[in-house]
Amino acid sequence: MTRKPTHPGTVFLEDVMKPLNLSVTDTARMLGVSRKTLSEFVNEKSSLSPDMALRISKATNTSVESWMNMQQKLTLWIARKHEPDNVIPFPQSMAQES
Amino acid sequence: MTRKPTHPGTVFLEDVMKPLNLSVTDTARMLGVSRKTLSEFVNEKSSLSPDMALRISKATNTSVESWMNMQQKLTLWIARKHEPDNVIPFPQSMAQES
DNA sequence: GACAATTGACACGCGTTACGTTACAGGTTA
DNA sequence: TAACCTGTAACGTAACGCGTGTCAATTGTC
Repeated sequence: MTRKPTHPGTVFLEDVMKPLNLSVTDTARMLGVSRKTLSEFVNEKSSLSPDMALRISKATNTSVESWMNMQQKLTLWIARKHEPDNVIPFPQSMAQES
Repeated sequence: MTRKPTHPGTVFLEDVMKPLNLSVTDTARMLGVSRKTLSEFVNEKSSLSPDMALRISKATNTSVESWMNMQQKLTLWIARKHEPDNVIPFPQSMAQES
């Protein structure tokens, strides 16, 4: 993967809040979080916490996993920037777990 | 989901370290982390960090995602225990995003 | 039985992060 | 002008991952 995955906060802002004409203030109230917390989230200043994912899921009736996956992809993309280079491969490989 | 998902550290211990007869000490060295960090991980005292996932992925030649997903399922399972109850549903639903 | 390696756990410290409250300045709109 | 929305800085709190150092208990091997 070469392109940076979209931040879940941006998706939430563009695909949920804007279409529904919801303000940050009102949305924060409905989600049960502070205005600051939501503002930082939709402005990509913080990542999607499991708690926030649960709230968004409840409010929008969408799957928590879909939101969590967005964050995971982004988290992984960022983590790969500092890939550990001091890892010694194990003698043999192993089976893949789900 | 009702049953608690298996901790990725346990999977790593059972399915990777034990079959290869690797000690915590040696494995920690090969992964490039401290013995404490690995010990806590395989004993379910800490969760799988993105960095650790990358290391395990490199060492075992498995996908990072598979390890991250294990943690995500567990994280979500735990988070659901304290489900937010003060969430007000939005007026309408929305489309599902990948 | 004795010695060396391994292990789980704990204390301490460090850096990061999500979150709440409060407050302020700038923008928009009625 | 007044009312509202917005981003953000400041401050404090609670977690969490990680490293180093240390210690007692366990395991394994001669």
